[in-house]
Parts: sequence; C-alpha cells; structure tokens
Amino acid sequence: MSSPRKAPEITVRRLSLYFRALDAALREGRKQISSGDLAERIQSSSAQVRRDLSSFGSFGTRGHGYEIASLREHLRAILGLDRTWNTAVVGAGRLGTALASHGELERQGFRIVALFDRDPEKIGEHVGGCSIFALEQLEPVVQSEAVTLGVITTPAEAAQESADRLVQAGVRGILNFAPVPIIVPQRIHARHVNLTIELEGLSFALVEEETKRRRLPKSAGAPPRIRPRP
Amino acid sequence: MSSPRKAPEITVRRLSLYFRALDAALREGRKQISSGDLAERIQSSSAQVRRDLSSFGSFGTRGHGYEIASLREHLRAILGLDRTWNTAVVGAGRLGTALASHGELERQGFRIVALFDRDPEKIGEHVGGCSIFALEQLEPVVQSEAVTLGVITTPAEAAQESADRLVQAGVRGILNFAPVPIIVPQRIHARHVNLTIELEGLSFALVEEETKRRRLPKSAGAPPRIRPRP
DNA sequence: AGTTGTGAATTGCTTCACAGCA
DNA sequence: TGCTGTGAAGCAATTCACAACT
Repeated sequence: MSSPRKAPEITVRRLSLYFRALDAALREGRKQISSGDLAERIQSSSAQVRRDLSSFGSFGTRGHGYEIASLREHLRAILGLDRTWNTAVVGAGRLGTALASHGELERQGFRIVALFDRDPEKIGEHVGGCSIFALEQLEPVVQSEAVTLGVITTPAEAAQESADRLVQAGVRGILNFAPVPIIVPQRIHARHVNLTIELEGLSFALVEEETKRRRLPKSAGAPPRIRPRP
Repeated sequence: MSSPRKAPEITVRRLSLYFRALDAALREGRKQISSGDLAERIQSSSAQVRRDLSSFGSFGTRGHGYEIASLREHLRAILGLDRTWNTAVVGAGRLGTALASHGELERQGFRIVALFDRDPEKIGEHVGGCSIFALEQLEPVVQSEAVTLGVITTPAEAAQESADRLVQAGVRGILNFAPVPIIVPQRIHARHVNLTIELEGLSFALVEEETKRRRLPKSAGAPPRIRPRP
C-alpha cells in the first residue's frame, strides 16, 4: 500500500473503466477477479491494473485477486460517485437535451437539475424531468439547487459567456462541449470534449494506414490470394 | 525534418488543436505565427509545438515562425481533412441526431450520409439533411454511399451488433459513444467516447481537492481575511 | 500454487538548450 | 537578431520480474 499521493489524469480515466468492468463482472455473477481478468476487459495489462489500483490502496489479496463488490465500492468512493453532483447544462440544443435525458449520467450520481437557454421559445419546456430556464436565471438556480458542476453545450460564440456565468454562480467544475477552449480561473476544474477531434483521430489513422500500405507494397488488407493451380 | 515515423495518439490530438488555433489566428488576420504564440493558444509550450510539428515535416522558417495558411494546409492533409469521409450513424436517438445536425462535422469533411435505427416509427424521417433507415438497410446503404466511418450512438445492448454490422458492411473506422467497449477486428480503427467518464474525471478532481484542502488546513479558497485592527 | 504489490528496468513523452539558418 | 529544428537531459508512465503472502 502507498499513501494517496498525486493523481495522473490517465490513471483516473482507467479507474472509470475498471469501475464499469467490475459492474459487468458482477452482473455475470462473479465474486472475485484477478488483475489479469480485469486487464483483459479493458484491454490493458495485469501489471498496469495492479499499479493503478495499488497507487490508491491495497485492495486485493495475494493468491486470490480482488473481491469485486468491495473493489467496486472503493473505486466508487475514489471517483466521487458515492455522492450526488448537482449539474447544470447550458445550451438546450440537441446535445444538451441528449445529456439531460441520458439515464446513465443520473445513475452515476450526476443529477442534471436544470437546463439553460437563450431562446425564449424553449424556456419552460421540460426535458428528461428538468426544466429549461432563461440564461438570466442561471445564478439564482445554481445557488438554490446547490449546483457544483456545469456542462456547456452552446455554440462556440456563447461558450465563454456561459463559462463566466457558471463560475460566477459558483460551480467548481465545467465540462465543455463547445468547439472552442474556455478560460476559467485556476481554481475551477475544466475539461474539454470535442467530437470533431475524436473523428479526426480516426481519419488520421486511416490516412496513415493507407500511406503505410503504399510504402510496403505487400498485402493490402485482404490476404494474398493463393492462385489456384491450373 | 525527420521522416514521418510513428504517430503517438496524443500528438495527433494536439495537431487537431493546432489546426483550430490556426483557423482562429487566420480569422484575426494574422499571416505568420511563432511556436510560442501557437503554444499559448492551446495552453502548451513552444518546445512541444516545435517537436510535434517537426515530427511531420519542417514547416517553419527560422527567425520568422510558421506561415499560417501553409501550415494549416499541411495539418489539414496530415489529419486527412482534405477529403470527404462519408459517415454513417447507428442510433437515431438524441445524440445521433445531434451529431447529424452538427454543422461542425460536415465542415471538417465528415459527411453524415445516413442514420440507422431499429425503431420503425423513425424510419423515413429526415434529420439535418439525411434520412433515417432501417437497420437492415445498413449494408446496402454503406456500400452504395461508400461509407468509410461509422458512429455508434445506440444503447449499450445494441452497440456490439451495430459494430459488427458496420464492420461487415465495410467501414474502416468506428467512433463508439455507447457506454460499453466494442470488439472489432484488428484492421478496424475504433475509438471510444464516454460522456460519463469525462464527468467522473471532474468529480475525482473535486474530491481530491477537498481531501487536499482538509489535509493542509490553511486557506479554503477565499484568501485569509486580514483582521481589521481595532 | 496462485496472485498481489512494488522496486528496478524500460519505454515514451516533454523540456532544455543551443546550433543553424533566415 | 529571432525563431526553428533537434540532440541530449529530464521526467513520467509502463512493463518486468520477483519477494511476500494466502
């Protein structure tokens, strides 16, 4: 066991994956799991799994592996999923409403308590059990509902203003889906998800593959056909 | 300059950011840009920028920096954005339709040519200029429309089947938004975006911050008030 | 016998620092 | 002079490999 020092971003990302893999294993009726099995489920290595977990504590038993339910609870607590995070979404477009009606978030403790939009047409509508408010209501609602997380799904132009309002109102973390970076004070935790970038990763990989294939002129995907003897 | 060896994922991700930053600089009327300036725009370091770019070629001029328009074109080509990627979306729920009507994707060359859904009610509807087809139409449509990329926005249960169908039909890359990993053959490039994981990164950070604050009992956010002299 | 937790070795990524060139 | 491109150094993450424990 080691003391809970540091927290490399990428490790935390894997913790989330372990957490889901444990859920799956539990649903299969398993009780114990080895680092090797867990690794396989998230396409990693057993050494990686052990290293990741041991940096937060000593959760396994030598010779037996990890007790699934207990490890799952540990991860839940480490990830902060053992409490409810009241969350506000700014931008009630398709993406914003998709998130609001996305049961998975709710299930993990991210409770969407309000949507905000500039469009007066939308105000008062209900999506997935929560109301759409005018932007001007952001500060009072965030405060009365004790909102700690904000999600921005506005167009690029409105992203920074949305961030400013969220910060002003008192949220501590922001997830930004707008295709521009937002500037927030040091103390605020911000993350950025850009759907285009994910697709660009794929297009890069495909182009790279073509280039590679062109360089070494063997086997173009399909295995070399064996010419039938005459 | 070095030969275009390897391609670390994380570098490619930054190339996408540079690409967008160059767009912004261009809109501001700039013609040249230094590694330092570019770095600032994506919150990185000048050394990082130079290293990243130089691993794909020698695009700058010593003493002057990079010519924005030209560097942008290079990145566009490297990222494969100089062509059109016909893309199919499986799952015409809120997220799927959000993507289909998301102009940004189209603008970067990812043309959504079809949506597929299991629900007979939805079939024949139009979203953002493309039709919703029955799942059974996937293979013929993918082939007739020369689709190379697939996006999965179905519920978890349908994700693997969707992946199988896409692969079977001939796509080469898959972006998966379902909250379960999908298994695809080696030759297929797959990526995974999980909205919950992004939020979990934030909740982890907030919990960690609280823990840290509790350990060193000074300054809880607000600076220590200086007591007014009596 | 089987599997963890972890030092040590390794691999990969980032930053330093400066020669080389416009 | 100013800024790139890049070896070399430094740092971080991963993997190896094995002692420790059930």
